[in-house]
Amino acid sequence: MNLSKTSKYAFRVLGYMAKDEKALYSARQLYRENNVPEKYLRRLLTHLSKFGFIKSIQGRQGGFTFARDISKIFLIEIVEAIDGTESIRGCILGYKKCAFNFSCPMHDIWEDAKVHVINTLSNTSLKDIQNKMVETDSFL
Amino acid sequence: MNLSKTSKYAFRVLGYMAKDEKALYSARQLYRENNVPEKYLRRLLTHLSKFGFIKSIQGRQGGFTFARDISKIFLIEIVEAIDGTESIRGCILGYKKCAFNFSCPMHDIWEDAKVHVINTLSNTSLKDIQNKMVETDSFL
DNA sequence: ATAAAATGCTATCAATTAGTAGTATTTAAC
DNA sequence: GTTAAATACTACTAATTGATAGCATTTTAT
Repeated sequence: MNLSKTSKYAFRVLGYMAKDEKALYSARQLYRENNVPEKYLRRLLTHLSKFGFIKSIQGRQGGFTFARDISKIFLIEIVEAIDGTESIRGCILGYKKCAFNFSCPMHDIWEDAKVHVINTLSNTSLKDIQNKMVETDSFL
Repeated sequence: MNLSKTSKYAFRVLGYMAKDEKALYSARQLYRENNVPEKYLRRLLTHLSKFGFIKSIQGRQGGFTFARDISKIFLIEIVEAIDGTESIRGCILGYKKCAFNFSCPMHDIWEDAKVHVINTLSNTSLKDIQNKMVETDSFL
């Protein structure tokens, strides 16, 4: 059960972009408004482009905009693209084969909570959080 | 939502020890049976002693045994001792003040899943997983 | 007493993840 | 065509986390 800082950054930025889903955002606006280090975000944005969540428009007046319908971009896709599938779905004890051939001692107890998390992330799209954005300064 | 590798190691070892809750285990037996690097586990064991989960008995014929009733050692205590309280309870976007003065855009959607995880970890003691242990080799 | 078998401590190394710097490339305005 | 404003790329640095090494200390068996 792991959510890297990078995934958190992605959530912040994509959530922010979802507010106006058709708009074109410059990297500058995105790192300023979401408290993500500039260069780190720039790299993350090109990754998110390669993953197909957003697309970049180069050159003067360029920026980033969604590449797909945001009602079809689910949070779990974002985490899995960045942190890998094991990060969320993996065994709580870190055993590779757990739930495949065998179950670890904590498997049953953990399964239920894990499924709940996976379902939440799988059923929530960027569209679902579209109108929940607040002033980001509030969170500093 | 974070569970470090170290916490996973702690779960493995404490879960293993719970099988025979009154027994005295040597570090040697513990790292062999639970696939945790020797030196790393030794350090972890002294941490777990300082946290009060287990106690160490020094000298020849020494080892580790539980310091408290295992029906009162809940999984969440273990994670929080090792990874800190924010690791599980923190904001999904990583904002410090979220849920204090303000809520982040994903707060509501995430809250439910998070509470589920926290409840599972808070309500599960080492006693609860006592008889679920299997051969550890199975997970390699 | 001494040796053996255990834990304790501290410093260091390695791997992973997060963050930065600098330059190249693309495109539109003029 | 030149400049300005944007993204793209690559190599490097820093911070965190995981792992190791080596020696010190404690206690029991002999």
